[in-house]
Amino acid sequence: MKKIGSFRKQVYKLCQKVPKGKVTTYGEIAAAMGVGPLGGRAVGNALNKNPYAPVVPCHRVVKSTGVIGGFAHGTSAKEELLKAEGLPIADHKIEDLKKYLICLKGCL
DNA sequence: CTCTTGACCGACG
DNA sequence: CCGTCGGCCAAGA
Repeated sequence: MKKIGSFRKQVYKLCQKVPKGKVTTYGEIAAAMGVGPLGGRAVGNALNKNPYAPVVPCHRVVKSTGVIGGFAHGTSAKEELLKAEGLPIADHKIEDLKKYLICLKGCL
């Protein structure tokens, strides 16, 4: 018995759990919910429609490859935001992504 | 209920 | 290393 619809809510919640200076991947979020690491699409979809835009720091979420991926405001803006957080960005991707990745599992 | 879309992931060549 | 293909999941029309 699993109620869907709360899926998006979980994503927003997890995004807010991400501290400043750290990042997470769509796959991690999906896995943390138990959706599976391949369900990253649903996560991206949830953030894209992001009704909690200013409430949820979705800019701290990147692809598992370290690439920025996409952003409703523009990938460039996301880059700048992450840079401002103190993350090493290079050519639209994050360096040492693994180093800045946090464990969302257990936070939920 | 069925079809299409999307800020993804992993494997293969 | 880069390009392409298939697979997974949820939301909207």
